[in-house]
Amino acid sequence: MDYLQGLNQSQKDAVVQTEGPVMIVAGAGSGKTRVITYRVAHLIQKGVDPFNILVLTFTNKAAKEMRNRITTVVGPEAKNIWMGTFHSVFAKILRVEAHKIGYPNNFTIYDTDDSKSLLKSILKEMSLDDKLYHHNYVYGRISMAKNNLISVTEYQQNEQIQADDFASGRGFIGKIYETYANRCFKAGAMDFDDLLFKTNVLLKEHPDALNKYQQKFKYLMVDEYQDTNFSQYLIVKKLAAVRENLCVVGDDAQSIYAFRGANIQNILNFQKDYPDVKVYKLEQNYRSTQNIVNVANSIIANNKNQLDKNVFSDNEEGDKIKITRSFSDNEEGKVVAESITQERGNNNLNWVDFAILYRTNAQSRSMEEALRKLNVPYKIYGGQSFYQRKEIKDLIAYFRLTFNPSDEEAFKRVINYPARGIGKTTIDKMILAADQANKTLFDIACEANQHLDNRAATAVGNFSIAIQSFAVVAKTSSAYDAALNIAQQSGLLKDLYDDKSVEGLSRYENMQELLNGIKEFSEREDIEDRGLDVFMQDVALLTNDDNDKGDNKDTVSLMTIHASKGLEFPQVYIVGLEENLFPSQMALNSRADLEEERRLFYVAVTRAEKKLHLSYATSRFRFGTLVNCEPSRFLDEIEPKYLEIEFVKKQQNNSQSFGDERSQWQSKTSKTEAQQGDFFSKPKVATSNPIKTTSLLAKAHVPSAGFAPSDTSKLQVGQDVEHERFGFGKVISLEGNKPDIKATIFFKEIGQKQLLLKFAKLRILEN
DNA sequence: TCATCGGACCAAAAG
DNA sequence: GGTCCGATGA
Repeated sequence: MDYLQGLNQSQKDAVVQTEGPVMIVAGAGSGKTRVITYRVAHLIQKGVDPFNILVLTFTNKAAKEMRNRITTVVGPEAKNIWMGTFHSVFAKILRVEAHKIGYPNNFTIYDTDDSKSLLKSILKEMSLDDKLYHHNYVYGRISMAKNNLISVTEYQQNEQIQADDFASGRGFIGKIYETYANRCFKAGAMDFDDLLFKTNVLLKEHPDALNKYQQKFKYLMVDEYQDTNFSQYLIVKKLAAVRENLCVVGDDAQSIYAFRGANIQNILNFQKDYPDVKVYKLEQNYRSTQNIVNVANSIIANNKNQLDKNVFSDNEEGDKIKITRSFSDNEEGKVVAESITQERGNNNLNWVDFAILYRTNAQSRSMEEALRKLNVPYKIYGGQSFYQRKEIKDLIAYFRLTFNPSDEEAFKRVINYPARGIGKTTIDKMILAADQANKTLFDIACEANQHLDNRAATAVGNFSIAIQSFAVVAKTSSAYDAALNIAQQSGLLKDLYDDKSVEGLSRYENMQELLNGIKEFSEREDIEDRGLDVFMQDVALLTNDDNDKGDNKDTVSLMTIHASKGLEFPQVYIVGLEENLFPSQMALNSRADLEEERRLFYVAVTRAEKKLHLSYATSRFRFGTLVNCEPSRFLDEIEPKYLEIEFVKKQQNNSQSFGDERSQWQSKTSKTEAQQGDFFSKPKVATSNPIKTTSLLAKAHVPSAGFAPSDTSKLQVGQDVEHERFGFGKVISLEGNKPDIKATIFFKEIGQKQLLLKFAKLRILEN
């Protein structure tokens, strides 16, 4: 029991309280992972069979890390613990039980792309307006329904839902949901939400199955409980119903997945669900300096709906927080890269001690470019996974079709790739025929000459024969041989090989890498089933770090804040702290959304151990055009005493902002009325207006409040004007004839410019 | 049927 | 700056 030594009292209490419902409210950096690790270890040392322990996490990364840490405490027994993401654990269970709810056990898992592509075809078939019924919107609607366990029938019969859909002019969503669900079922496919939804169906309709898993999982632990949605909540509740040996760990302040259906009430209400729950609060932060913890607290204090807790740090006070301003996203990248280089040298750190966190994946590019220029090694986490690359998905689609010929999305993906003369018309015909005969596309392909004319029928027939032959070969070959056979016979490998472009080469290498991975898999001796079908069936659930060879390179980490949850770094740079980016533009409509953004900021801040750097730019490229940016309101919320230099959310005095190419500290000036506006007031139009200019200097001007272009037909030489972007200036000369009058204006900030009056938006200043 | 090109629309987060 | 979709010509 010596592992209990290093724990504080509440950590220790939480570890040894193994029976009954337990809630651990774990503040950021309070040793949560240690507690879970030791709690599992403790269970095992008490004699609980690892097979009877279920630990659910949200990310593959967290599961992997937890298992490693438990292994170091309890040894190889750890691999028998049921531990993984909700999705992977219940996919595993459904692989055993799916037949009970009418699915084949080798069902396909549709990833988001598959789901959206299916929705697109359905919308097209139903001839619905794809603007009004945008696939993303429809997908979100269906996903939300499933996460709240609303079946197709319930969806169609629920008056509130129907009223909402009709009110938004989208009365057909119930019908789309129905068609979508039928098509998935027919294809033997489950989407991500189905993995949880169908698990609920299984546990509800099959008491034998429920009983089996209740007996099996004698002890349950759920990490990041604040991120569970209703569907996950109910699975957990049911599985734990007999013994109630349920331990949930979470931090309401770090709930950042409401957008995915997470319901923060699940953790807030846990005490109501289990009145005899034992609650442990972990409030001491061991990770960060006092300054960082205090900043985090001052941020989260702006939120209303919270569990009461007091996170504190006994560590050193630490450096104050730096806020850096740059002129553009590229400049921001440069400043951050240079700062990292400098900090590393000054403090004798490694690259791996630094992380750059951002709100959106798109921000990684400017950071990457800057780091590359300075030869700083870096690694991007998240983003597009290896398994989401087109060439990889193509080959896997062939695998999918080989083992599950009903898989509609896989079929459509590869029926004419590589090109074999099967066009859109033919495919549309087949979809129609399949629909009428209630058959799968593959069925139709097998009887092609009944539905298609000669040329198309031959091509389609050959395709179906090829797929069937893949299945025959796969039955008697190793995973690798089967995969290689498919890659070669489908023509995929040759198609990529023939493409000699740089991208083509890399695609070919990726495919080789996948084949190598399959080779390794087929030679593993620790698993019994090493067929290709096993290899590919849960690939949709894998993310980048599953493909990681675990090389512990010394690199700077780049990732979204969401991906950073649970991680820590000595020095953290949070970049892009601008209105409409962070908080995101989409989060400005409701208090709930804004509070989630704030929690996200809280998560970001609490990743830092020693030093925290915040950064924003006054302009950045978005959608290929330059946009002016205002500093984030979150910066305003930090108590000034924790900052190196007080931050004042006031546009800089223009004349002093151009002197230095480098970023500089904000000078202290008083707020104007316009900037002190209502908390929820819309951002000024000018900040979100794309500016189509490449002039780096032109972007700093913020138009006066209420800027409106004047009628310039009577413009005179010598008049003072204001331009939306170029700022204030004086008309030097006018030339040309109406309507092509050209004005030469001398702008204070950027010098002389020629403008065509019919285009220029000028405000004439009254003298 | 296929390849190319240009325009529209777009990028919030992840299993 | 990137992707997807439809139009166009071969």
